[in-house]
Amino acid sequence: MGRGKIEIKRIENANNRVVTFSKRRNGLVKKAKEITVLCDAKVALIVFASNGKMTDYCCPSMDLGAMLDQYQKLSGKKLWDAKHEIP
Amino acid sequence: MGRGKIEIKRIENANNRVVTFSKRRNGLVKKAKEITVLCDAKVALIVFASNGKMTDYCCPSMDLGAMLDQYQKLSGKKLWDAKHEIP
DNA sequence: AACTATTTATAAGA
DNA sequence: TTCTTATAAATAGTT
Repeated sequence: MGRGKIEIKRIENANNRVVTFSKRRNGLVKKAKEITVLCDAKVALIVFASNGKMTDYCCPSMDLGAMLDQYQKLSGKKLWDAKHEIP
Repeated sequence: MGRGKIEIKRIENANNRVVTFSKRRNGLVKKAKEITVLCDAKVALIVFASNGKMTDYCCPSMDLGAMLDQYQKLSGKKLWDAKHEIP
């Protein structure tokens, strides 16, 4: 990519890290949307920047809650329990 | 990409759709892993193929449950409620 | 599953 | 931060 190959390791310079995050987050969401349309896939994506700011994408055909129900069924992992009921 | 530009619309041929799904799902997961490492990002990704088969990725620094708790806080959307407590 | 011609993504620079 | 551009990476069509 760009001018010269890069290693996949933490970008130490904070400004470069933020700029790269912004570009790659946009690219990731774009790819998620594309595979959704091209392949009838269901995709959910949540991204938190190191500053805590969130970006998310969920395919139009299934809401995130339904995706997670399905995730639990297929993975056998439980994502929530009674503790979540008390805010 | 490849030999000629494509339109982003559903791939009608089922075989081509499956092949493209496989390639792009791999690419999407790779990009998710890269932004995690490069930018200290937290990423969760769930993908269902049209046949129902699931692929998922979650960054090592935060589990999916914690990501979803944070998602709810930041988005104000509630992903689950009491109905999930009764299997 | 491997191969390439192209397109696309993007790192660095302006 | 928005735009440009050289180059790496992804991938569509092919074998």
